[in-house]
Amino acid sequence: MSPHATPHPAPARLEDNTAWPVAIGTAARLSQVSAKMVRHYESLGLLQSVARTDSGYRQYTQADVRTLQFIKRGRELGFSMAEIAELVGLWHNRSRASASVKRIAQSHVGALTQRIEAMQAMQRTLTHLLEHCHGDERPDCPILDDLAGHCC
Amino acid sequence: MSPHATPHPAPARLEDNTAWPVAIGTAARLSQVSAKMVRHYESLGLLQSVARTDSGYRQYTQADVRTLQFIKRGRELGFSMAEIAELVGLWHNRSRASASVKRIAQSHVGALTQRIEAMQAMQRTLTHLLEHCHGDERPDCPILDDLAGHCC
DNA sequence: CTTGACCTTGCCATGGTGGCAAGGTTCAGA
DNA sequence: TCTGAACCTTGCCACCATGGCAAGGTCAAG
Repeated sequence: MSPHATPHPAPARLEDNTAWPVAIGTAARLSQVSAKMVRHYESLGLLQSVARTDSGYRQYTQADVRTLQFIKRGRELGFSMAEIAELVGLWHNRSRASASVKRIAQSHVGALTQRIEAMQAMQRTLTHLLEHCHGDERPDCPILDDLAGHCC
Repeated sequence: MSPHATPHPAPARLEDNTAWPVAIGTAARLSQVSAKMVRHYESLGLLQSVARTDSGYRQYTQADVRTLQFIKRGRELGFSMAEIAELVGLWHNRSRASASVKRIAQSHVGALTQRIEAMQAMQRTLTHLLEHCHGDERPDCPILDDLAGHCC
């Protein structure tokens, strides 16, 4: 749009010369989580007691940003928000048992396996149908035939 | 719950002695699509011009039920509603080109492949971490370490 | 006529994310 | 000191496919 290249000094590498605490935009950049989601995670109770300035701006500590990075990594590994909430709780609990973490992760791996297998089954069926579809301008098509007549 | 075994005569095998047209509950049973979803698909335009009785009850023809079965099969193969809308259109279009159908299916297979690969990557990482987590009452845990420290 | 199974519409919820709007704050530069 | 840009706030709507609930109308069998 306008000819200003970088409105902000840089993507702000972590805990460099950052002046803590920071506002939500900086926390978002540091954690690679959108400001919207940062607020959302707070509303879910994943960040306790976010401080505010007199004018109501949220203030994030280095610990808050690390929690956001933890959440982001959890999302990247496919954990649900409920699972991440549990994991954050365990992470902050010094007397946790690693067995609790392992149980959550194992259950997630099981769920992933099920979803992967379901999608692979779809893929096998579709691939098979695709092999038999000539894919030209003629109207006859085994894919439509399957969709139309599979069960009756 | 209550001691009545089958409130309805039976799962009503298809186009047996069915008296057409049928009400939504029967159409739902015949197509294995919930009545709620039958109405929803109509609102999306997938069933054109569903007839009504004087009292406002929807009336489904055999063709409608076949369309519902088509939709259900499409969902089972993982197509989105938008894709199914396209496929239904092609199905009802006698001058279609099978190439159009093939293109949709190929694109869907590609999307499935991507999602499967993403989930397999998660699974690989988690499986690797799980192998190194002793999973007992001690608090140290490589899974939490990964979540906490992966990026900094 | 009553009862129960059925139908209608409409609203709310899920989960995780994005977008927009209307308004307040902060800071730098003119 | 004023102004404008960039930032922050809250709140609402949207997605997608589905389920649930509520309040009310309809129909058929007893």
